[in-house]
Amino acid sequence: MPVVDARTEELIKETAMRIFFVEGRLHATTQVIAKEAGVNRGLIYYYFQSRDQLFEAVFKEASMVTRGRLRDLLLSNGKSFQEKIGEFVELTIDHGMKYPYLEMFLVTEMNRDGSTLLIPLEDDTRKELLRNLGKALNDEIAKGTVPKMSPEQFLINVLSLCTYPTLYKPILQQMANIDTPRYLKMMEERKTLVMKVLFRGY
Amino acid sequence: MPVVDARTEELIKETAMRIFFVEGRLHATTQVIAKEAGVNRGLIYYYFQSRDQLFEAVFKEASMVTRGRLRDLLLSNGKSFQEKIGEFVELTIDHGMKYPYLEMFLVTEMNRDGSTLLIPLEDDTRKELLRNLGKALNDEIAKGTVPKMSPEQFLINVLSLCTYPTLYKPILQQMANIDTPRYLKMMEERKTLVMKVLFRGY
Amino acid sequence: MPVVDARTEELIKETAMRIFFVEGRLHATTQVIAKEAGVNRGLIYYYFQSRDQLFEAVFKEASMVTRGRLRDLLLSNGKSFQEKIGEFVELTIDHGMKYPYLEMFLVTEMNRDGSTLLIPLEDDTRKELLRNLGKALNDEIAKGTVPKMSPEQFLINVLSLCTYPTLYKPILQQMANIDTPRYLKMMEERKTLVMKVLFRGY
Amino acid sequence: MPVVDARTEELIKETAMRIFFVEGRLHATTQVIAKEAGVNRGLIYYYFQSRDQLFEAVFKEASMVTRGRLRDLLLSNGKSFQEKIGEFVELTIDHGMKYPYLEMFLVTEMNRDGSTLLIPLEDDTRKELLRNLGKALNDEIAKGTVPKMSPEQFLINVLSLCTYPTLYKPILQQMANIDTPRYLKMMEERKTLVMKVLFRGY
DNA sequence: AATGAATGAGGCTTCATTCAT
DNA sequence: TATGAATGAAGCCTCATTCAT
Repeated sequence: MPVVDARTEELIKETAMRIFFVEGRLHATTQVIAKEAGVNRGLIYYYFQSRDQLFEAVFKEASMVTRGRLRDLLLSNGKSFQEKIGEFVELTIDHGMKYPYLEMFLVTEMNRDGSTLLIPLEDDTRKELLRNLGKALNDEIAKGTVPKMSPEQFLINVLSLCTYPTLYKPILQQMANIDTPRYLKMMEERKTLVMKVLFRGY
Repeated sequence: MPVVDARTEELIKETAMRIFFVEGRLHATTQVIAKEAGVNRGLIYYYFQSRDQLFEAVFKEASMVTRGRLRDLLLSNGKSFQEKIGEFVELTIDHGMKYPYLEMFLVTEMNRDGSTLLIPLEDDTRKELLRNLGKALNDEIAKGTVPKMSPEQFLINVLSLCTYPTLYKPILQQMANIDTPRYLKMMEERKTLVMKVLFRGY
Repeated sequence: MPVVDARTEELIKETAMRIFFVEGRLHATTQVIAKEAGVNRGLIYYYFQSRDQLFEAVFKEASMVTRGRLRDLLLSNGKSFQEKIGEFVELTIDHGMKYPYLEMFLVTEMNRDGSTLLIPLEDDTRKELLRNLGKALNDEIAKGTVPKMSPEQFLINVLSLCTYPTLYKPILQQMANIDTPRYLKMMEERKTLVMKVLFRGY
Repeated sequence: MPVVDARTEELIKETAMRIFFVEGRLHATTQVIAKEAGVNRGLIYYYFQSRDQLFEAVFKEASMVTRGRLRDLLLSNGKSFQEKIGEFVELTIDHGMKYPYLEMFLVTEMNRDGSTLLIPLEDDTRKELLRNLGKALNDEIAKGTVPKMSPEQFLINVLSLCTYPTLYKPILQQMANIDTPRYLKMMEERKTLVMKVLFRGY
């Protein structure tokens, strides 16, 4: 008997979100997704047309926050550079803890030919971001708080220090024999720590 | 033409290595691997029993260097801490450029239930490593070259600063509009840069 | 906009008629039929119980004219044999132009085991028709206007000369590079031409 | 246990040929085809990549004879027009009896958008054929053996008189209560009869 | 060693149909 | 009447794997 429920679409999306990006089962079958959502498999196609489109919908929803973040933050006014980066670090670590596998999918997907999921930044936006970043960065370099480096290298440092730990959570846990509560505590500590590594005298 | 040659096994392994860990096609079928190696598909099973075992063989071979590195380096004598880390950074960046997708697989694999590929370090070894690291790190902290942090956090910093860029090569290239030669140059620069970020006054 | 209208049933039937027998999309899904009719898919089942029964209803409606034609014409009085056949030819060609794919479905359907759509003529009717036809035909043969042949063969000739062109319209258009207006003109010409082929001296 | 047999591909093709074009089950599933051929379903994909390609292979093989026939015959020398048409009629009726459903598929297929199965005649070939036909036909018209008509109409007459009966075999059998042996006899008779209908005084 | 053929499990998707509202 | 949601039975296809030669 059909369970008529207007929230089914949302339920499927949330279940898929968890399976894909929280638990990292990127290759979960529609069968499995339907079962864990407690719905008929056909409904996935009813609402999303194909597995790929479900994946895309979920991915886009999970990415949206991240997409706007860099831009909003870096272009915002009234905050110092270090404040901006501090917020960015915090947001990125939190987001990474929420969806640990989103980054991994991003990496895999970027290497697929003809990927349509990742719409690149427009050239103008990208250039403006790097220009702004470069200016602020040079000030820091002049002050001696950051060693001399290009904006690109700085960006890599920020992202790697924030993203890597979520990606490698299981490995870290095993290597350092850390349980989940302690892992979460470490991640909280990292928010400040990363800033200290990035900016001398922070 | 049949490849009547004792090196067929090696040929398969090398081809798989390239496909899996250099080109990142972690889900390449046996069909494809056999074709690109120019051998019959059955031979994969003749030599490796299953796709999984081929994967494992290739993975182990590619990992072996890395596996021993941490241990060898950190336990070695006659080098200062910064020298040791410096070498480690160099090795890690080079290895990551050679097999960009090895790390990605590691991440994916670590999250599979019942993974048998990654044999954890023995408890004693792990503890000794962290103890040694901790001691040297505390000296640096005392000297003011490194902000106060646990050995685990320091390790995460080292690995993330070295590994992330190989994982995100395509994204970086697109975001910063970098071509391959420039990317390679940036990676070379990173070897020193990472040290400067890790150690103030490097 | 919902179509709140007692003519919904008729609308579905007309749309299906067009889709099935005018455009030849004999395998159109209920989805498509509903969409093109602008109604909800469930209504098809409300009015027709199943896709098959919709098809049957439409088929029967389209066939009805044809069904009675042979009988009415051949049993009618006050017309000569050639006049009767002439009218039959005209009706058949016109009907074929109206529903080009009705004939094709007939062919397909006849070969399905357990087809219930095509109710065979009663034996008595069939025999009487053939007897009447045979008598008139023999008169023509005696007059030398028709070569010696059985009534069955004559019937096949009539039907094939009238029906085939509608069935093969696209092929004819491509083979002979004929556009639709010219095709229609040719079909008009055929009405006389077929008679000339059937009856020498017509 | 695998039944290694070099003729499996041929077996599949022959079975499909029978199912599709002799028995008219144009929508038979790969399941059914495999079962009737006594092979594993996967083999269909091993040899033919997809159901469509199997269909195409079978269709092309069955069509090849027909494709060349019109051309070869009509362009051949040393035969009178009536002889040529006589042979063509004979070949067409025989071919139609062999693959009764080939014609039906052709009809269906011609109406599919983007059909790639039916490669149209080249324009030059088509024009030459019609020109040759027109010339010979005009001679016959002048002699009074054929009523005045265009080459296209003549072609339609030939094809319809030969093809229709195979298409309508089941209907004819039911309508006229004819069993198979008698049907075959009628088809044999038709070879001459069609010529008599086409050419007065044949 | 090497190969082409064969197998079977499972994945994605479509679609007629049913149901609650 | 009308609708959107839900169901389940197929159908197509891929792929790791096995086997006879």
